Amino acid sequence: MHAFASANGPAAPRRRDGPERRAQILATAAELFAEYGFEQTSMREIAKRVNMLAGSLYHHFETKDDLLHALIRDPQQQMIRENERLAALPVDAELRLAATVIARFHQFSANWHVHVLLMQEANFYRQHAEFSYVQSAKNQASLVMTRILDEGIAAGLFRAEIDSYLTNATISQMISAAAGRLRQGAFISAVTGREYGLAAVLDHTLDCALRLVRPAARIEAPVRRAEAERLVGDCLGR
Amino acid sequence: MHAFASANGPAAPRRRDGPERRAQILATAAELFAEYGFEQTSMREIAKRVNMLAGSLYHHFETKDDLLHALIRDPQQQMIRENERLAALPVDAELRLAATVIARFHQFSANWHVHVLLMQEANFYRQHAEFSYVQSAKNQASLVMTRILDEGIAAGLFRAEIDSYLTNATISQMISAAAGRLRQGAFISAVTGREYGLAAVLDHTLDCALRLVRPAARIEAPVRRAEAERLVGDCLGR
DNA sequence: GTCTATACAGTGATAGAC
DNA sequence: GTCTATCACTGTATAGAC
Repeated sequence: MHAFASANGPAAPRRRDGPERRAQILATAAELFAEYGFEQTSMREIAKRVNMLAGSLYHHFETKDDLLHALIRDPQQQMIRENERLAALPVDAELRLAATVIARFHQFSANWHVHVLLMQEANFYRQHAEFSYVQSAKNQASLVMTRILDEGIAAGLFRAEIDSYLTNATISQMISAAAGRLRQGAFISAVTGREYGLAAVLDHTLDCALRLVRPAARIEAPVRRAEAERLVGDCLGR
Repeated sequence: MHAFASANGPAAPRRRDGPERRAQILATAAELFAEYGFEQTSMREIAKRVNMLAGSLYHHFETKDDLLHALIRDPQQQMIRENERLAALPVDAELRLAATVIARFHQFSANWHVHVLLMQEANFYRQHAEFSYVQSAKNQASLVMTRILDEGIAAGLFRAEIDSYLTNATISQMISAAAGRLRQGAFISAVTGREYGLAAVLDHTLDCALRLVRPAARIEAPVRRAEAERLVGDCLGR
């Protein structure tokens, strides 16, 4: 009944050690935070899901806020860097805009919970100075996209009348909202019951974004999605 | 020093009575809920702002949830009814779509805090069965707008290729987001510092909405905002 | 690295005096 | 209609045994 491990070599660990435990806690926390909100999720609940007691979490993270920082800080920074790399590509503004939209969806589907957390806890970040970097990063992302829009206008690719700031706000919102609706990787109409996958939603979002910026003459031009996809893949190395 | 009120007639009330007190509590609660979130706002905090103690609130409202119900239930119902009235007007679908967008902004600016509450506490409503009517009402609103879109497509006013459900989701989100950014009745760009008033944001949103649905041939047609405004004014009696 | 036990502040809600 | 006082509970976080 009781099989013993061989005497040499490390014994099977009764309590999981090191970084993998930390990662497990982070993943669980991300899930709960995204589902119930940061402040509505208790340390006790997180602990229960990873089979430990609340007090033990404090061996891995100093405070609850720390846990949140650890979840969002790096992914958001990486997102900004990727956006900047795409914005600097030597292709026309429309292709860079398309690549940005696509990249955002990739980032989202690769790290679903964290990105939900970034958008839906905006109130919390605004009220806690230690999280002000979240808003700074969002402003930075706005700046990058605003510049793409302005360059597109200057090049005659986008309508001259658009207000790049309002348009950026609208498009960014559109992306976040569309991605946010993809809760379990799909999005089910509450009215018709029909289901929309990531590809369909991305397609629709991309189409909408271009429709907002294109001049009448180019409104029905092809979307060049495949080219933009390839650009994203090459530039971000995937 | 001590002036007495005349013996007849009601004495000056030392503690404010009746419905006005209730209204004051509701207004204060709406403000705090919108600013800090429903669950992050304590009954003690609400009480402090209206100069009473937490226990006394329970003379006016049975529970904290009750307070929230009292805030959102009627305004949301009214919003739906207004949307339905507008959708039934005997004018073309595009004008009805424009009127819907405009009405939504009116509703929002007339009752700022409540509408913020309706959009930003979606997680909470989803998790508490007693608030399921919030989602039902949103679905109802979706249905109304989806029908406008479908009728516009059938009439050849809108593009035949649009998916009315996804497009409705996008436009609704656009309206909510735009209105939500108008926190203090205006919206200040974090990048350029430039300020946008309600009129400018409404203008932009309306333009975007029409741009998403119009076929290429009518993409630059005039927006008929004045006509839509008048329609809203007449239909909703303002 | 995890557990036990606990400190301490804050929560929604109630009972009864005034 | 409001206040005082309090209950039962949950929250984050800590100290020290194992």
